[in-house]
Amino acid sequence: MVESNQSPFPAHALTVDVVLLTLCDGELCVALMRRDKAPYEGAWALPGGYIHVQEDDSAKAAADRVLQEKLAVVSPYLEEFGTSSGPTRDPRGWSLTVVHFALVQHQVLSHEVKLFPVEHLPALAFDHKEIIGRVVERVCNKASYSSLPVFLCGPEFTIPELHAVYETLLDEAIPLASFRRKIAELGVLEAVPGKTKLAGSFRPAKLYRVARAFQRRLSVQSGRF
Amino acid sequence: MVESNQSPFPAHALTVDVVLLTLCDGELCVALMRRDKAPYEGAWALPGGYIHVQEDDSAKAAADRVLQEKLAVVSPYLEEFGTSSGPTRDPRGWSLTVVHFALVQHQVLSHEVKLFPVEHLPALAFDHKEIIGRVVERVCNKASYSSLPVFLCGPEFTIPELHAVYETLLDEAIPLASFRRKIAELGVLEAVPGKTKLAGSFRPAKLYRVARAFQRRLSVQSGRF
DNA sequence: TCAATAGTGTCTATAAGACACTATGCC
DNA sequence: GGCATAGTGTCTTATAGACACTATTGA
Repeated sequence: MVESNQSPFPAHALTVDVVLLTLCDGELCVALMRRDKAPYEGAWALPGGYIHVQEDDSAKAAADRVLQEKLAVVSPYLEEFGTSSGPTRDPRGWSLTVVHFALVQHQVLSHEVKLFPVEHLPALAFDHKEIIGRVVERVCNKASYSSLPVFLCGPEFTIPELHAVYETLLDEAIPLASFRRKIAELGVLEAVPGKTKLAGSFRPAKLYRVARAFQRRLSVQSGRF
Repeated sequence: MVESNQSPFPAHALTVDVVLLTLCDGELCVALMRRDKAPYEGAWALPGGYIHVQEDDSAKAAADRVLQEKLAVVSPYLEEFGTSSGPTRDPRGWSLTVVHFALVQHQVLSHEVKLFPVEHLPALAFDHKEIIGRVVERVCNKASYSSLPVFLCGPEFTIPELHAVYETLLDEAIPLASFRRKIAELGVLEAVPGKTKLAGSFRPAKLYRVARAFQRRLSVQSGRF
């Protein structure tokens, strides 16, 4: 941050975008909205907007505000992904967007929002298709060494449910017995005493939740368990 | 990126900062420069500067320009770390900086630059101390599952040298025999035919380099091997 | 009792750590 | 040949996959 001889407030746009991911019917989906203004009026786009320097205490706070205002979602997990910037990604001129991603349980969203499987995206505004691709790659990758996927489940979930989430993200079969062992030895999850979930005419599965000691670490840290 | 009713060019600063890391005498060090202007005139700070929308094709390009102009370094590895933003980190008002990190072999730098061990930093301008702490944590963490540390060595290096780099970053003893096995089975490194490095009056070590097939993947991808 | 999935225990295969052993340079 | 470090081979231990077995529910 050593200054140059540059004007301190050059002509550029500074925005945030949010890639909200959730699982519907075993598919990873992203929340998109139709743009109501030019450029790309009517096209599908990531929810986002300008950073409001009067009210946003950080880029992440701006992303949180966008989540609440546009998607009516309070996400248990919101992480900065990185930026996308340059002179051509927005036809109006040089722009930089700070991309965030949120992981939520499948839920009813604002009626202006639609979920699309990440494998079948419509035409998108700006460079949003590329951004989504990069975010999905990162999230799937993180699944292989972190407990991030628990945020795609609700606050309580069964081991077979969580197992299915991991298999979807990693796109490979994971031995269920090994998965249970791993979960048990990591100690991040704890059984909810006495609670089970019945899914058919067969033995119900125990419900689990993130152990108290790990709750803060998981949502604050971006690290591994 | 759906617009709000906000002015498109509000009063904020948009900068890049570069955390250049290298190893000197077995210690991880960061390159710092003295600020020549207010605020924090005379204080140590990360090399950085405003993004020049006329010439910088992206935030990363701006970081690369800063590396070349201020540090006279062409780094083999430059990665975006993330952003730091808010109304208070710069006394002049709301600012956002896109932080990058570069990993280089120990080398002679511009005489305005000084290397400080990351464990013994001087007082720093802005929130640079916190930024360095977060970057160092990420880089050390990445060492545990990626080949990133090879960039702290030169283009050719011995296995014992690389081993020492990993031990420094991870701050723990790594069995050398296991380390060799791992290197061998990953296949990322190849011996430079016939070349060895003599370090004393004892058997010289073979020199290795990143195998051609991995060179692009390592410098482009931020992933694991 | 059967169907269907939840959950456990055990055997096997693979990979990592421990460590002894050999190799090779200079003196 | 001795010293110091480079590099290899082998034994042991920890961990993951395979898979059989038991558990529990509704019908």
